[in-house]
Parts: sequence; structure tokens; C-alpha cells
Amino acid sequence: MKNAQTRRPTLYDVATQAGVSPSLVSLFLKDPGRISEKRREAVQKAIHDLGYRPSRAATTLASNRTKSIGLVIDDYRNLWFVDLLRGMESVLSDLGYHVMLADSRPGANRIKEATDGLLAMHVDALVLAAEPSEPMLAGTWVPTVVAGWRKGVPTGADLITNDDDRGGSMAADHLLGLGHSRIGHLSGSDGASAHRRAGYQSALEAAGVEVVIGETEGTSEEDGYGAACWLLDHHPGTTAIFAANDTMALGAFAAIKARGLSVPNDISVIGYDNSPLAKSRFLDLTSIDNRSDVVGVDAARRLLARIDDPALEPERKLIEPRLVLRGTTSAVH
Amino acid sequence: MKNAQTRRPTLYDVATQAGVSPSLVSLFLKDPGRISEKRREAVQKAIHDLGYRPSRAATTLASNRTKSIGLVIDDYRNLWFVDLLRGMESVLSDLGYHVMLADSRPGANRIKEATDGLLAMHVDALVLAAEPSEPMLAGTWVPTVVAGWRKGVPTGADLITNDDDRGGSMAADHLLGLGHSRIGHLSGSDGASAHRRAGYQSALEAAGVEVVIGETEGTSEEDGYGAACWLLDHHPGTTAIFAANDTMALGAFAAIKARGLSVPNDISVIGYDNSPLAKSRFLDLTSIDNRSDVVGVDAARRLLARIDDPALEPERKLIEPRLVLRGTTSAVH
DNA sequence: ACGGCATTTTGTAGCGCTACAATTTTTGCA
DNA sequence: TGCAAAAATTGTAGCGCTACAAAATGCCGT
Repeated sequence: MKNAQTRRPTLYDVATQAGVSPSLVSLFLKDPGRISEKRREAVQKAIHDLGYRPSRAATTLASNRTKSIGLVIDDYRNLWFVDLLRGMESVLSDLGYHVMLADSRPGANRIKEATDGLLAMHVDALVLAAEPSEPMLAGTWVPTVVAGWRKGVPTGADLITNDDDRGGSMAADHLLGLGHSRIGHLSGSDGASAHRRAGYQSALEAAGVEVVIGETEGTSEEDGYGAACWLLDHHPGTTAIFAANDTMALGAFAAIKARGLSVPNDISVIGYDNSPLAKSRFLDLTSIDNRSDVVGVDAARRLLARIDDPALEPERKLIEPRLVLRGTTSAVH
Repeated sequence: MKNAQTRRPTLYDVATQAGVSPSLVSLFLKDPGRISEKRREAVQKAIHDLGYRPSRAATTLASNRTKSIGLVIDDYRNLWFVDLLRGMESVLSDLGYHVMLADSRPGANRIKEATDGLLAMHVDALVLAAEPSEPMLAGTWVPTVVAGWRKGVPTGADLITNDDDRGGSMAADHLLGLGHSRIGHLSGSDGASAHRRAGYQSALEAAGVEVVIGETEGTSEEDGYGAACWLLDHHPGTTAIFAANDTMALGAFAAIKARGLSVPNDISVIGYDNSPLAKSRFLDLTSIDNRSDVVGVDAARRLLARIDDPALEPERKLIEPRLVLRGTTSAVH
């Protein structure tokens, strides 16, 4: 059993043990390089011997900075945030910043709640990667970057997001380039889907090809399945399907399989998001990579700049997606 | 632009605005029911008007409790933690506890780092849902529950985890029950896999059936693919495959498809984890649900009990998994 | 060896909140 | 109506840390 009784050691304990003043220990914590070697070693040792850990709460309170960035996501199951996070951390961790994650999964306007929680923790800045249902951030304001959606960006916040219009036309152009001329689209219901649809639409119109869109309620595999069934039954000549995301593409697979057709021989399928699903050897799904890692890097840089100078003009930036070629699309037969 | 200049309002500002003492506001924050209605409304209004948010840092420092539980996971991409988390939150959120997540993804012994970060935040308790590479928690000690692995449980910590042995034999028994007698196993390399393998092995031995195990380096789809290729090529009579997890089952699908065989007509496949993959309409994979949500519920309860009484005897508890029947297993032909 | 300067170290005063005992107000009942 | 008990409210003293100015020390040339 550990010595659960003994009080957690404080900075003062370290100072006493090392025979220096508390200020010196504080200085050590902030920048070990700025104190003499003799003291540095003494403090180092005292910290180690005592098993001392600085209290984040006290540091925050005293310095009014937390060296941490809050990231609000909608649902842990939407894995795109992992790339975003990795991108952010690649910039931030070297500078000593931490990223605190809050998901807004459970219900209606939990996004506000998640944001509030992060603000209560005094995060120095905020990345909003979830679609808000109502205006938020009333009251306190911290540097904010919106990532991944475009509506309802708070005043003064930056926007860095994926260029879904571009991605939509990229997907469509890829299929057109393979010779397809009967290309259906399975469209989701969220903001990103609308842009992807617009991109698809403009590319097809530019090529003088008929636009066929299967609308759905949501963005799930079931939605994709339903839309694909509609598409295949009402437009039997379809040779290619562009799904608004990889999950919906999976639904399309199911619909195609149920009709005894095969991918890509009978029908080419392209998804969106380049999710782990798409990368799977079994599924091997051609997809659009929306470069969320780049969004993360840019968001982090922007935040750092805005922490330095809060008066910066709000910026709007789109990140170019990229096509990832795999086995589910092929030239039309 | 929001009033970025104005200082964040404090509890004192609220007190002044509401014409009461700071203590009263503090009391209100802790339990609004304990103050008179008149004051309650005044404080309520002041908080609203000022856009006041309590400073978590100050609360923590003053009360030495954070009402938060730390959860250390290995990688956000391993979605099993989502169920764990949901289970924990179902118990904790009503009691006003928050769960703070830290992943240990980036590198070697980042688990210690993740844990340290959580401890620096003064979490009241810790759930360790990642396999540690070395002993940790040296120094400070908080109530700890280990979830999901069984080795290296810190002294004094509770263990609540999935009964992977049971799940392994459950999977094997299911296949045996369908009449299969040539059942191969794709075994992963982590701790859970070892137990699943042991369960498989004992079930097959009890039935007097040959044990055939494809060993792998890791637990990825590629590993599953490789092991399945070996299995199919060296044991051509195989009619059923039990994969140590759903991802590896996907690899098995790829290997089966590459050999012109079909699931479940030629070969039945059962996975493990009941991941979103398995639930997919397209894949429709029979799997073992390890009930991580129940693990979460139990872990949370245990932690609460241990926060009340740190001297509790360490507990060891296994959660019974359950078979989820889907379309990839059928009676042997 | 000694001023003058740069570097290192220290004391003091909070940061925003809660605990707890002390005080004031309200309530119940003889 | 008066008084004890209960309920509501308040004052005071930190929690562990950092900022900042002040003090101590080290280092240089002459």
C-alpha cells in the first residue's frame, strides 16, 4: 500500500528540502536553464525524492494561463478528430501546450456544455470541431478557431476547414475521368455533405452529365444503404456512386451486393473522409482525404498567433483535400 | 467583437452585484437548495447578467477536490473506450463528476505521461484502460481501477475487466454448436488475445477438436490477413475461423475472398469486440460483445466507493461477455 | 582589492475559491 | 410575547503557485 496518508508535497516542501526559496523552485519549473547548476541539481533531486508534482490548479490560478487548448468535438466515434488532434499536437506539444478534449455526444445542445467545461478550466484557446445548434461563447471570450464546419462561426473567430466543395468535384472528376457518365451521389444531411454535393453537382454540370442525388436523413451506413437502394432501383443504368462519406459508401456496398452486382466491375464506388474503413485491405475504398491533420496544424498555428495578439483580423482558410486512389473505382466497362 | 478586454468576473463580482456575501455565492454554487429563495434568485440573476463562470482552478485549489475522474486510454482509435466512457458517465454525471480523458498514443511510455498529466490536474480517481509498460503511479496515489487488462495492476488498485477467457470459449462453443469441427483461430499479440486464445483452446480440447492457431505480430487487419492466409493454405479443410478481434476478422475476409471462397457458405467467421465494424450492415459480423459499458459502470461505482473509503480491500472482477449473432456464422455444410 | 554591472536569488502579495466557525435572522412553541 | 433552537448568512484564513520588485551574489577590469 502506498503512503496514501501523507500530504501531497508542495513547492514549499521542495524548497525546504533543497535549501532554497520557493521562488527559485518556481523559476526552475518555468525554465530550468535560468538558474545556477548547483541549485538546479539540488531542486531536481528534491523534486525526485519527494515525488513532487506541481499543482496545475495553483499554477493556473496564480499565472492565469494554463498552456492548454480546448478541443470540442461532436462524438468520439467520428474518428476524423484524431487527425485533427494529431495535427494540433504536432505544433503544440513542443511549445508545452496541452490539448484538452471534450465531446458533446450525449444530447441536444451539449456542445455549449462541453465548451463551458473547457472554459471553466481556463483553456487559453478553443478549437470548435462540432456543429453548434445555437450561438455560444456568450460572456467570456478566448481565441477561437472553428474547424470542420462553416455555419455559425462566432464573431471574431477564425475558420479553418476542409474544402468540401473542392473534394466533391474532385470525386466527381475522378469518376468522369474514368469514363463514367451515369454517376449517382448519396448525399448526407450535414453541413459538409451540402458542400460535397455542390461540388459534385458543379462538376457534373460542367461535363454535361445528369445529376442524380439520393437524399437521406442522416449520414449513417443505413442512410447510405437506403439512398443506394433508391438509386439502383430508379436509375438502373448507374455505373458509379459517390457517397458523401465512407460509412455511407459501406451502405452502398450492401445495396450493390444485395442486387447481385459487384464493385468495381459493375459499379465504381468512391467515399469521402479516407477513414480507417477506406484504408482496410478488405474494403479498399477509393476516397477523398480531407487532410484534417493539416487543418489541425493550421488551427494550432492560428491560435498561437491569436494568443499573442487577440486583435488579429479573423481569417478564413480552406484546406485542399486530396484523392486517395484504391480498388473500388475503375474505368467504365 | 466581444468585450475581450473586461476581466473575467469572479465570485466577488457576483456577490457584490447580488448584494450578498461571497460565502453565500459559494454556497449557492455548491447546493442552490440550501439558501433562501430570495437570495437564490438574486444570485442566479447576477451570475447570468455577469456571464459568470466559476474558476475550476480556484475551486480545486481551495477544496482540494475536483469532482473529476481521469481515464487513461491507449489510443483514441481503439473505440472500445467509448463504451467504457459511456458506462462511467452514466454513473458519474448525475453525481456531478466529470471524466477527463488522456490518451497515451504518441509513443513509448506515454502512459506514464498521460497519467501524470491527469494527476497534475488533481483528478479524484483514475481509470487505467491501457497496458502499462512499466510500474507507475510512484509517489502520489489516488483511487485507481484498472480496466481491460490484467497484468501489472498497481498495488492497492482494483481490477475490473472483460472475461476474455470466457469470451474465447463462447466463440468456440458457438462454432462447435453449429457443427464445425475444423475451427482455426487468428490470435493477436496483446494480453486480451492470450486469454481469448486460452478460452478457445480449452473449449476445443473439451470437445476433442483439433486446435489450430495462426499467430501474429500484432492485432491489425494485416495481421489477421496474414494469419488467415497461413491458416487457409496449411489447413485447407477449415470451415470456421475465430478471429481475436473484429479488425483481424476483416483481414480474414480479405484472405477468404482472395481464395474465391465465401462467408458464411464456405467458411464461418466470428470476431471479437462487437465493434462498429461488426455492426455494419455490409459486414454483418458475428462477434463477442465484451460489455465494456458494464465495465465502465462497475469501475465508476468502485471508484466512488474507494473515494469514500480509500482503505477498501482491492477487488478483482470479471465481466461476462456475450455473443452477438449475425450473418457470418452458419451451420457447417 | 574594489567599484560597477550583470546574474542569481528572495520576499511579498495576491490569483478565485471554499471551509469552518461565528454571527445574524427566522421559526416554533410555551 | 419571549426565548431557545434551527436556519440562513457572513468573516477570516488559507489552498499552492507565480509575478515582480528588491536584495544578494558573482564577475570584470584596473
